Amino acid sequence: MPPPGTTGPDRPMRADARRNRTRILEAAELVFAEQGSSGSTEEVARRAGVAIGTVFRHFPTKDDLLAAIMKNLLEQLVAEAGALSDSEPRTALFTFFTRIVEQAAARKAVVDLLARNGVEIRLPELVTVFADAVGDMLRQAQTTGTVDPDIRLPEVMALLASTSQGALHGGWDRELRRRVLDVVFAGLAPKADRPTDRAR
Amino acid sequence: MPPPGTTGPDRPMRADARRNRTRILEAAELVFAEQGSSGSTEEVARRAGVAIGTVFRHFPTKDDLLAAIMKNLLEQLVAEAGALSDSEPRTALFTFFTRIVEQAAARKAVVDLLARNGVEIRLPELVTVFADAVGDMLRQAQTTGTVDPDIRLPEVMALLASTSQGALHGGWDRELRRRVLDVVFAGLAPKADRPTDRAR
Amino acid sequence: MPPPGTTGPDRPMRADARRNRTRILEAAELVFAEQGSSGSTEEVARRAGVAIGTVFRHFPTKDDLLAAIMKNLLEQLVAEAGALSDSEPRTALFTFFTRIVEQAAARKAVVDLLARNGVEIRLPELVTVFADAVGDMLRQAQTTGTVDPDIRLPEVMALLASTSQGALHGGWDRELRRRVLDVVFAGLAPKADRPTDRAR
Amino acid sequence: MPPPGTTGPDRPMRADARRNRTRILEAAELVFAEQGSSGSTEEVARRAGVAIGTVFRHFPTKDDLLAAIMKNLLEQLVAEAGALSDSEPRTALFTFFTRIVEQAAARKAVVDLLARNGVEIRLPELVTVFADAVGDMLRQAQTTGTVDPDIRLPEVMALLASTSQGALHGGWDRELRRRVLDVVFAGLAPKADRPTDRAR
DNA sequence: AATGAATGAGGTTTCATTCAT
DNA sequence: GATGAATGAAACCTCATTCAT
Repeated sequence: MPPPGTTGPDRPMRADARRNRTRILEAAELVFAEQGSSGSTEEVARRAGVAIGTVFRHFPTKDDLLAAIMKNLLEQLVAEAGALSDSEPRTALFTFFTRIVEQAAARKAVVDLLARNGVEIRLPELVTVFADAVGDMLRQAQTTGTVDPDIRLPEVMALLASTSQGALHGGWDRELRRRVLDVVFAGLAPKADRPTDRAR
Repeated sequence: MPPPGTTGPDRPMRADARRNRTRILEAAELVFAEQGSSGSTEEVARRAGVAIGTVFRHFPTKDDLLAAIMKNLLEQLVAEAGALSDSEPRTALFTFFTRIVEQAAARKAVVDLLARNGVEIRLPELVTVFADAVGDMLRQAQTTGTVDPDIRLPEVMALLASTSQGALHGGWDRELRRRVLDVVFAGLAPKADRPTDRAR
Repeated sequence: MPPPGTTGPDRPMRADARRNRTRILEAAELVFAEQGSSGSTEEVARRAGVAIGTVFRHFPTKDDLLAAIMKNLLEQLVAEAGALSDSEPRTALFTFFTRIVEQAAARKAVVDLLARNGVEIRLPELVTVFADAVGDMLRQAQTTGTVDPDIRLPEVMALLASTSQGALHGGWDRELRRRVLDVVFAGLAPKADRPTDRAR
Repeated sequence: MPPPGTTGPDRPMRADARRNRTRILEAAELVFAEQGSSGSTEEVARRAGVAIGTVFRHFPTKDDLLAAIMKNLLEQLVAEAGALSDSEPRTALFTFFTRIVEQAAARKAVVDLLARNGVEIRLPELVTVFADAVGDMLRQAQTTGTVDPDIRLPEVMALLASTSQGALHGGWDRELRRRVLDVVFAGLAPKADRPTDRAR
């Protein structure tokens, strides 16, 4: 967000440029969804209807392109997380979790990147924002007694990433997704819910 | 005519050939561990200290090489599974699960393949054998009341693959691994009578 | 939006691209002439003074390159055939035949391909056009009594291909070419009235 | 042919060695017949049932192998030529010519080599012997008035090679072969056979 | 002599990236 | 800013030939 009143030297981006940027991102999401992160930059350009040079003007590196896609995805997810927290606070976390895993199959290579080191250490802010959103839902769920208070964010994030990946590459069907998530959610549930004494 | 009892009909593979095969596999495991399954065959050859042609004599295709590594790994795992079932039947499944996830970090791209479609339709027998071994442990764990009887093999396999992948690409440290697995194991525990006997 | 009347919808190919395409074709003709159709694409690139990638941008496959060369040749030949039919209708066939055989020595691997199956099922239209042109000349020659009416196009084409190949790979000198063609032309002459008019 | 009584130092070749040599040649003839002269040496070894090293012990170079095959063929042809001259002197040349062209289809890459420069300048003696045999038949045919006296050996050899090549690569069927050879033989026939006056 | 493993140059092809137009 | 041709470093793979066994 540029400081207001400073729009001078770095132009706000021409209309066509912005339009191209968008089309490239859309095309890239498609291509990488289909072919994994090894899809070619040329293919992205072709589908976006621009020349290869234009892709590189907007994203100097293939990794930049991948990072941008991920940024997009994360932003959407954060938005969804916010909406959920407002409407169904108790199970917001579980609903969100489920939704991500279900969508994984449709966003192939993006989730792929999420878990990898492909997009090196960049956009950490974004990831933080996302983690914060999930953290909020976690806290809420613990407050309302839906999740055990001992659970911490890192393992939730880790499980989220793992199961997304799994659903993605493993091609889990509806039922398997359900059964896997049942296990995970049961594991997150308060220990109090369970009979009682946890020997040792 | 060779002296009887000296050389069988299907020659057992020359000493240097066997040595090279081993070195190539070791090198490949390293290379793919570091660079993912996109590491180059040339690099493998270089590290193995052989010429590129030698790699291709042993593994006519890059995929053959990847498949061989995976075969190796699965064989080891099956062996470990067998040993575990004998020595500590109650918690064999959990111990095994834990071990795999822990080792994942050290065997990068192999686990990578396990979850992917990289090595296409090959070594399905091996995978079956592996799944069977896990299935045995699951049944055992359910018999002894360590795992809920409603749990079925597919979700166990799915969770195994997911968490291995996660540990691998996410770079989980010792503690995170512990916490994630605690959640999973809690989720697998019997619902009615969970507290009773969770080994240790 | 380009000024109207300046750049048509399907751009006419950039100057450097056209230049390179030409140079590649020329280089390829040379290389394949010298080394047969097994000459390497790299060598073609080197002689054309372009990078290897440029060759593949213009001709995605080695076969495409070979096909392009052949297309070039056939087009020239068809043009020549047309011109000949107009100017010296009686002996157009013989003159054309002679010319092809003579040039064969200079266009090595192209003629090579003509007779082979190398360039698989491509440019069949071109070949048809060529055969048609020869067919026209044959009919003309038969009408004017230069060639026996029993002769049919297939054997003419076959003899054309054979002798071109022969001249090419056998390295026939001027005189040998003359003597071989004399035999062939004598064989094509009318049986009843052969002596009448054998041009020259 | 070693001078008699000199068999000492260079051993006469062990029985198995001779057997292998033969099998390699047979295999090579098959392989090169099917795949052209680009068939691989390994394939030859495989079909001969020997190891690759054995092939190279007998023929230090791929070209040596090709040359040996050609030598074989030429020897056969010379023998056939001799037999023919004895039995049907008038048309020995035409019969021989026809036979070669017909067999071409079955001896692919060998004829291929015959016309090419592949097997560099080697086995020239053999070729000479072969040419001599054809020369004998030509002279005979001219003596008996079957071939025009102006015809010389070079063009006969050239036509022989060309049409063999043509039949080989062009895949001529029985009829086309017949029609082409009819033209050639007509072209070789005595000019006297034809009406008479060669006006102009 | 035979074996077959090893070599390594070379072949075709892909693709991220640069740069003239 | 956009275009798309050019670049050139790999990548995977083949195969004639050498050499230890």
